[in-house]
Amino acid sequence: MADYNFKDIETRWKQYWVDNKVYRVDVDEKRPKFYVLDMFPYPSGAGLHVGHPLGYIASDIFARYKRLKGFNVLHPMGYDAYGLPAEQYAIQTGQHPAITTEKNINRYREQLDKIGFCFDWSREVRTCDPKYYKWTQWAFKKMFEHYYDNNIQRAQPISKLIEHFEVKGTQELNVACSEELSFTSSEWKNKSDKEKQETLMNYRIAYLGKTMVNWCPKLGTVLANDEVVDGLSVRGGYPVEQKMMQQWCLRVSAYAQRLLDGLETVDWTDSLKDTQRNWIGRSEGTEVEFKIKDSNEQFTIFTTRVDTLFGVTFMVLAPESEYTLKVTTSDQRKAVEEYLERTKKRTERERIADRKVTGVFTGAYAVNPLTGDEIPIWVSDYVLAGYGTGAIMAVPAHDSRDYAFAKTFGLEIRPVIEGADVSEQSYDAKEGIVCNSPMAGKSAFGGLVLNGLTVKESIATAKAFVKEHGLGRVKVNYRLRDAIFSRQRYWGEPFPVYYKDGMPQMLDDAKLPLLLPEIDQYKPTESGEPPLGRAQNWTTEDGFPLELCTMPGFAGSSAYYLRYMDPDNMDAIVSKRANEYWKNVDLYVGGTEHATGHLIYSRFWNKFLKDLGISSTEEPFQKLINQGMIQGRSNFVYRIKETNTFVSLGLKDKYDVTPIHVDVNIVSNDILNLEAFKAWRPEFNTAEFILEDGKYVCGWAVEKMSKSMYNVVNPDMIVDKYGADTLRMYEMFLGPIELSKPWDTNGIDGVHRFLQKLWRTYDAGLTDEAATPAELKSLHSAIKKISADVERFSFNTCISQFMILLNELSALKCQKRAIFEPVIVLLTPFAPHIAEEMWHGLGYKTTVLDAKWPEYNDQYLVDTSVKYPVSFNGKTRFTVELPADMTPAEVEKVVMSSEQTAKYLDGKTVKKVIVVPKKIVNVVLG
RNA sequence: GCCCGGAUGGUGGAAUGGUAGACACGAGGGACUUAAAAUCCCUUGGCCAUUGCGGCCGUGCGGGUUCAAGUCCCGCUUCGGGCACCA
Repeated sequence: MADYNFKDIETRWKQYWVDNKVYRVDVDEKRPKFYVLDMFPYPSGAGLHVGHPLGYIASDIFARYKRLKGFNVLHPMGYDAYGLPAEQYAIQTGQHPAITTEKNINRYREQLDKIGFCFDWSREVRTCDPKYYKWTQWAFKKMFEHYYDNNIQRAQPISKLIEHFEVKGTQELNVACSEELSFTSSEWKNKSDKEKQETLMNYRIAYLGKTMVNWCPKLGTVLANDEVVDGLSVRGGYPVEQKMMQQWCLRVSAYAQRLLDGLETVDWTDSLKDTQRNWIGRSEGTEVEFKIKDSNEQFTIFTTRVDTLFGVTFMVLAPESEYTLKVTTSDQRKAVEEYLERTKKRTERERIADRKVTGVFTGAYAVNPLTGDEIPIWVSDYVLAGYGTGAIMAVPAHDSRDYAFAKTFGLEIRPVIEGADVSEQSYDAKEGIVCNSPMAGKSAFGGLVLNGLTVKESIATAKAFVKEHGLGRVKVNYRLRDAIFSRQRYWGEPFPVYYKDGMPQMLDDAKLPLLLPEIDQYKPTESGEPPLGRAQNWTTEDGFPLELCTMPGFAGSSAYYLRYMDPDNMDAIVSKRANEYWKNVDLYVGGTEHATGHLIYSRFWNKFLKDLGISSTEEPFQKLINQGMIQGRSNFVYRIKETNTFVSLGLKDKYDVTPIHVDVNIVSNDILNLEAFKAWRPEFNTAEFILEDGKYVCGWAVEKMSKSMYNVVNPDMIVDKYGADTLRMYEMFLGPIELSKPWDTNGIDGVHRFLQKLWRTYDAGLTDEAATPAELKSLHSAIKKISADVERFSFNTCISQFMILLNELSALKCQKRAIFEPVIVLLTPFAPHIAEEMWHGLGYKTTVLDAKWPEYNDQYLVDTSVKYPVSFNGKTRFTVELPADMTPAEVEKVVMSSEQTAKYLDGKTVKKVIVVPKKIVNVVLG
């Protein structure tokens, strides 16, 4: 009899898996495919902590389960290897980021290998590998060479657009663009080459645009919206300001509707879909033209509340609006110009911090197209240039922002919904009955009357009216903005772009990949150019300068799931055969933090590749599971002030103490290891303790897992102490996969004991005796429960079920192979090493993954009797065991005549008796 | 401010509207042992009763629906996440 020697078992089978290429997969049309993917990690210098593998373990369990169910499972892993930390480190130390990245990757790999994942490492990708980023560059180039046709809702080659211009100019054009242009075919033909290039830039999916960007001076780079939080960079926490810059952009906005529609077809959580819907921000409304009084000018506003047209009491233009200076009267010019100057200086951050209502009257008046009323036009920075038309009609009675503005500047507030009290605040709800539309005694243009309608009806009526009378048009706006795609950094994909006469040109496909050049330092140049400005001969062979920016982090992660299908293909991002077989990811596991970044960009990227016929599915990630975060659980010791004496938790209130973080690795079940503590740091060498019951009890708190809190738990240490199988099962046992929870090693013993107990049972020798009905019932109810729970990703209850099963079997003193052999297969996804060991111990010569997932048989689960809980008015009082096939009437009869029932009747009248077969009996008393 | 998600013993958590607290940790008691570890057995939501039977309360709070509510509905409290001048 041997102990459960997990070290020996685990090393042996890990080697076997490698030697026999057990996790190697290939296209096999004869078998159904299943694609399980983890969000690949950025290999940071800190290595993995115990929280990182949570999602990987879950996906690994599912991948193995699917394989046992007969699927050909693709389960790859790789590295999101470009990124800021390596570059920051390079700036500080001069160490090439490729070297640190490689080092970190090796460390990650070592740690991942210890946990026993079934990754097919032959498919590994690294975003910084030229073999990989060739296809990132290639996709970008394709985006440059395409535009988006709104009529057919897909990308088209730019040559088609040129054809259209040649024949019709911009007539009948319905395509995604930066701004609406208007020219005839002859005007097009008369344009110079450069003018044509500039015009086309307005339509390309990857385009060079002058945009307001989040500029981070400290990082010397531009950041995407999701890389900025509270005006600070997510990486590093440096201030970010607004700056106008020429940048590469991706026309993600063209795909807004498809990104929205696609959410209906994927199996994601509602909250994640909501987050994406909010981010895309579809808003259906109306554009209305307003004429300017005493002028031929007019401008367009966007509103979702056309029903409130009668309540408009002023107009507001964004400071950046081209109309602002156009309409300003000479009297007001100075004030307006001063205001524009002031707002320009205010950074986004200041505007967030200081939300004062500001604005200036332009002196001009607009004419309400319905009432003919003259309404003052103001300028204010609460109107955004980048959304809608950069101009609004203000309805202070029914919009809180307009309300605040009207109150500040003493403008009229005119309610147009019955009963709305606007003395204290606006009434924003889209509910109620419309009034004052038009005002009593007045009439509106075209005889329009909205009075008496509900808001909903009124919106529809007004919309139709505006459209019919040519006052405007129905319009859908999206909050989603184009992605800024340039970074003024070194450690990223170079753009396959060179400049000729100042206009960008794409390199030939044959020149891809364009390799990242070596440079002497990783900082911007003295003249403020990006680091690539330092590269020698950074030009084409003909001497044209290459682009100095590199691509952002999300570039490489946007299509990696496609590349895993065919990672070594030098002729295509993925072959047709591989893509048509693997199609898309069936199960994607990762954190919620990517909800609006990666998960939007890669859906966009995939849709674009679908339009090109490269990707075969509209959505890349069919089902998505968000694993929760593992937080740290910190421990504290309490030092009595101005001493070196530490007092145990229960006694600390008697003293004046300072709590000090103590390394959780020298604490076990909140009991401090005193010797380890003394050795931990020199100043504690002479520490003295006030104990309770001979022990030092530490306090604890849930915090972020970080070095400074001394609460980082490394998976290697757990594997070393308990084995990978225990780590895997314990991480799952902690609770539902999607929940965030603190890492707490208290409890890991329970899981380890389970494996030990199982091992001892197996090791005592299994017999070939036939199983009893009781044993079969235990086994088959476990098969049923575990199969169902794996399917719904409820892994914690699977582990419980294993424990219940083993408890039952040991109570039955079961040592039978007929029972334990299927148990080993069930356990394989969770604890693959021990399962493999026992499987081979039973005489099998190939991996346990070649086994078949057991099916449960209902016939073993049939109960001959049922324990009925008997309740009175809903309160359970006792149970009674009755034959399962007893009819409800018979059950009622038995229960009502029972001695125990009599006790609870106590003279009361029985109103009703409810019998739910095989469930419960409830007696309703009067 | 708006939109999501949660709140169950000392702890992690379980529970298709049908015996709340499965499973595990921790704790207490016992067996084995010279002793310890390991292992095994019992108890373990609270309060009252404890001589036995038992009784009352209990899933953040207040209402409701129902024979029956942790679960469904309405209104709060609170914690977490997302968005935040998006017209």
